[in-house]
Amino acid sequence: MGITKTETYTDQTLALAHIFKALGHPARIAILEFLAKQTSCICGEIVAELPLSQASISRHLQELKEAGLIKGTISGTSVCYCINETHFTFINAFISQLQTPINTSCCS
Amino acid sequence: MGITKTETYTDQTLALAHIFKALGHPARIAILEFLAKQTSCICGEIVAELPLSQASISRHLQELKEAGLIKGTISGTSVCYCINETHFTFINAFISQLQTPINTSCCS
DNA sequence: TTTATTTATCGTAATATTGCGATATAACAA
DNA sequence: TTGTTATATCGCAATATTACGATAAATAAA
Repeated sequence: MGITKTETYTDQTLALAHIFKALGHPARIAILEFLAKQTSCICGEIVAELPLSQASISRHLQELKEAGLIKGTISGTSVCYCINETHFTFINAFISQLQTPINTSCCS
Repeated sequence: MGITKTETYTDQTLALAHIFKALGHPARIAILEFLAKQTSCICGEIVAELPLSQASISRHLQELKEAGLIKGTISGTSVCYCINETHFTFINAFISQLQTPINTSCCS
């Protein structure tokens, strides 16, 4: 007891949740998997690959972009989307923190 | 072109999205951060720490548990929740895959 | 037994997400 | 200019999530 109720979440907590939320949809995971394969980065190719309409893919791309997970470069009439690695060290640090239990007295 | 539209998402894609979705809420990140600190693993302490009702925390705990991110052990009238590291190697493998671009011809 | 404590579940209202057709925008081609 | 291609956005319907009070269930204490 005696634990003070946190007024609200910390900026780091909110930032992590925001990134993970963007990763929390199969279409968006599939887009990142496709981009990681480096076969193509063109928006239209992603639309051709995934079982969703062009409008829906565009929305998912905007969400990934807004979360900072991809970046888009206009190339003529096309747009090239590529993975933005900026946030991954942040995610890795969080996961490492969860993976290093100090105390193993419970849930043996 | 010529890329065949994937009938549906792969099991791995769905599994990753499921895990990330469970991580995509600040309350659930805060729960994991609290558990990582190892100060306590008791459900009631988590309720005292976070700015949500007991019912809401319980729902978030069930969601984390269902995604395999935590495990609960009944201890008298209390329940001890601890981080389950099982899935983290899976997540790390995915992130590593995204962090190793083969081709850097676009989005310079 | 009764009572208190702890956690889970139900029911419901408010909000957010998702998907898609239609349309807008922007760049290139003719 | 007009037409074509590629992508983004709007508007809406369907669905999912979130939060919370009330209540149930389960254990411990008296």
